[in-house]
Amino acid sequence: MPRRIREQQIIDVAVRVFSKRGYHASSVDEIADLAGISKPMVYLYLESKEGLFIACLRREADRLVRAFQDAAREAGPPDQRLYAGLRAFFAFVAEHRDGWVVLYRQAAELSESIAREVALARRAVLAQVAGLVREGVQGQGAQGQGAQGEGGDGAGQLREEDADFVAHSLVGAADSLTDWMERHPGQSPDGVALRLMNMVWAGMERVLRGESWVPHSG
Amino acid sequence: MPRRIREQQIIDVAVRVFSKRGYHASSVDEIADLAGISKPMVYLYLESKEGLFIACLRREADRLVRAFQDAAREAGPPDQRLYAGLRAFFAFVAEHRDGWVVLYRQAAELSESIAREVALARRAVLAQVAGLVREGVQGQGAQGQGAQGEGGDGAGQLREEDADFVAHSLVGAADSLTDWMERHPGQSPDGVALRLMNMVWAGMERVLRGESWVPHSG
Amino acid sequence: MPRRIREQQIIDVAVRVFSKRGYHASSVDEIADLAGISKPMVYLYLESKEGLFIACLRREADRLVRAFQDAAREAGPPDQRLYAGLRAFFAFVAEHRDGWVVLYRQAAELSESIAREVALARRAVLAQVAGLVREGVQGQGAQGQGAQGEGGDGAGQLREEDADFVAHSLVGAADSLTDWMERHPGQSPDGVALRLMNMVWAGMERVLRGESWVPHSG
Amino acid sequence: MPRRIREQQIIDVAVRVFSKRGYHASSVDEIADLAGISKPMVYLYLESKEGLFIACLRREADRLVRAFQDAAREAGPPDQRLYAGLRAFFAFVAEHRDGWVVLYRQAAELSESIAREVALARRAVLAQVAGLVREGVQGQGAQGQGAQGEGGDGAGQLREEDADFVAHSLVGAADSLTDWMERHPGQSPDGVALRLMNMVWAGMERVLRGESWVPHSG
DNA sequence: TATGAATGAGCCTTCATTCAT
DNA sequence: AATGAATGAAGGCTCATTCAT
Repeated sequence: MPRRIREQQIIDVAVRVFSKRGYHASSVDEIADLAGISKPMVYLYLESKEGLFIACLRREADRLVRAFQDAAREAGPPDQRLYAGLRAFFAFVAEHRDGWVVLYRQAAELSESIAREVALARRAVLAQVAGLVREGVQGQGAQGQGAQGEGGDGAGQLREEDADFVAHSLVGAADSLTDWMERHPGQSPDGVALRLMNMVWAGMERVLRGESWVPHSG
Repeated sequence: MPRRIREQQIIDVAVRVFSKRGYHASSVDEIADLAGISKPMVYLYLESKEGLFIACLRREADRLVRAFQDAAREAGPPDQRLYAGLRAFFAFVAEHRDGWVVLYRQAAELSESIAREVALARRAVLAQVAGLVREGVQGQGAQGQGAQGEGGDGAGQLREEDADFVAHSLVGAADSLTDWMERHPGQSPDGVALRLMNMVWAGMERVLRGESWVPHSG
Repeated sequence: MPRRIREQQIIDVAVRVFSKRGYHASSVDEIADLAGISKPMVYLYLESKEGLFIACLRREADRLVRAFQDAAREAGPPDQRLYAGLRAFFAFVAEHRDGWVVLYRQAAELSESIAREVALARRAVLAQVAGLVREGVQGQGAQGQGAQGEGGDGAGQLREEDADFVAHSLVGAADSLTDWMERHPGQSPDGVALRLMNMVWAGMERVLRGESWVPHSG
Repeated sequence: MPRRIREQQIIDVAVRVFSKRGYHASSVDEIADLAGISKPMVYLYLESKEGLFIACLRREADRLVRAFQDAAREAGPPDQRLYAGLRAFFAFVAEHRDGWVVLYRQAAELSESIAREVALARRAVLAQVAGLVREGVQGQGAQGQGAQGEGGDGAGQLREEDADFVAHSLVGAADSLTDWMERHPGQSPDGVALRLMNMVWAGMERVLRGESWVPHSG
């Protein structure tokens, strides 16, 4: 059997196992067994357990980023594109739950060297979201203040920071909504995306228009 | 040294270690060493590694819930109270980063029996947030439908579901913003809470007024 | 080295160690060392310390039962066959002292699950002896009552009980005579068997003839 | 509470626990708990786990020997006295099962130093039985050959050896019949003694009369 | 007389990894 | 391309034993 195919088979299994058990609780033995090959093959192709995990990480991040990019290629106004991105995101998570878990629910238990890779993969995903957000914000009335409280100085650097803030919020919310979806099986990924869009977008519009909410005098 | 004090010392250390390494990668040996005692003491007081982790879990969840409740006791209109809750939340995470990580970044690697405890602890936290949200929504113009797309039928059951949706979003976003905060050390917890409030609250207001965002040509 | 051979090597050593130290005082470490392999091999082949012990148990019980059956295949009158069986028994114990100890000197210290296996193995041995005894008794004048004192009612059920009684006595005596043999190295297994036969058989003959011994003024 | 009483209380509990779990599987913790005292007390009074076990051993051997001696004090012909001894023995085992187990079912798992003590205690018991047997044999027609096969030389030394042989057989049989009794709860200790007497005594009589059983010409 | 607190040592078990074939 | 055999290292847990009070 040719190398590339075997490699993908192994990664397929590994993503499933890592997602189900977590990195440390997963054993190379089990992965090899489920892949129907012997352990030395795993080491021949993927070098080590860490190498195997990183391969999983990269493949799943790539898939997610590509899904995003495909969705973002759609023409249309910025809000529609952000919505399309969110829809793609939730669809991906719904269909590739294991991949998502590998990417976003393994924070605490990883060695420094892997943690770096995770950070990289996540940044790739976050960059996509932030890109859409920035685009949307620029597409709208661009006279908004962006940030409040401390930290508000240069406008350019501000925009960057804001987009990152929103991207973090959205991805974090999306991750958490993953659990919500599991408890509400009737909800489609599109429905969840729509709900989230409603909750967030309008607020952003208002903020950009300068009508920000302030404490103590709502 | 009296038992209760030792117990707290052990839990203090354990939260730190579990947070840094994750459950499986943490060793009781290391925890005992850092606590300055021998391993058997850990087992004498906390029963097992699982027992130790659960003790950490419970204490940190209790602390967070209490912080929330204290903040929510503040008088004021609902939006101010939600803001106060978020502020308390970010303050807690900023001060007890380890506790938060123990509570919310250990999904995949835990045994069934611990996973149950984690779910319980998280639900306690989510319930606090959902409570504030529900209150806020009721305080506002209460004639809105709340949910869009599929799933919108009975209003009472709907409100429940919506509050849960928002609570999940907020907690997920907050968790993720934790990372954002680490990369922007200048930002105070209050500033983050304010930003999040702005992003979300206005949107909710509009939705409740019935002006929901719809895709393309809804 | 092929698996089956290693397995037998391990069991060989384990029987020796378990016999010398007893189950709990034996360490898998020592067994692995003496077998000239590493500990993980023991676990790979025998699953656990319990599994290892049970394997020892089964092999030694099989050997003993087979020795018995081979001896009993000899033609001849029942008393000669019982004698042959006893001879085989003492020969086995003399040659496989360790095996016998593993089978019959581990009562108190075993976990419930192992105790079950021990009971099974012992019952297999006892059944052999009881079979020979029953046969011998039937071969003789079969009109005797068998049992005295309370408990003597149905003849069929009685015979069963009696054979069991004698089998227990013989196996117990034989076990104990094992120690006697160690203190009298000049004695051959055949000699011990002959002595035991003399002590017991004649008595059984008389009892079956109805001339039972009675206390004081029976 | 005075020392002697406490000591006996501890030994009471220890005999029970050692009998149930075996030496190694018993923990000083459990014994102290069941005795209602703290662990250091056990060490203060009994020195060590080994010391505790040896104390158990000695007390139970003493009790058994005393029971035997009391029974043997009865007047009467030698066979009656042997019967009385056996009765006493089975009565003891039936009433002090734990003590018996501690004495006779702990062979394999003990350290050399304890094994010596066990051998001593057992020899005391065996000596009692052998004494009764020797006495009985001398009381009867004293012209018998005693031993067959190899090993038959000087008569005095022979008698000694024979009595020891019979004593071993009887104690071994008795130990094993302990199990038989557990499976036949209707049987009284006296009944078991009677059965055993019948099986053995008549044979001994015949042997002493010179009518020994020989192989191949029954 | 009595104990709460504490530990060094050891055992069962598992796992990532490699070598010879 | 593929694997059966093998292991060093480490982790969870328990236990007999002691000290300070």
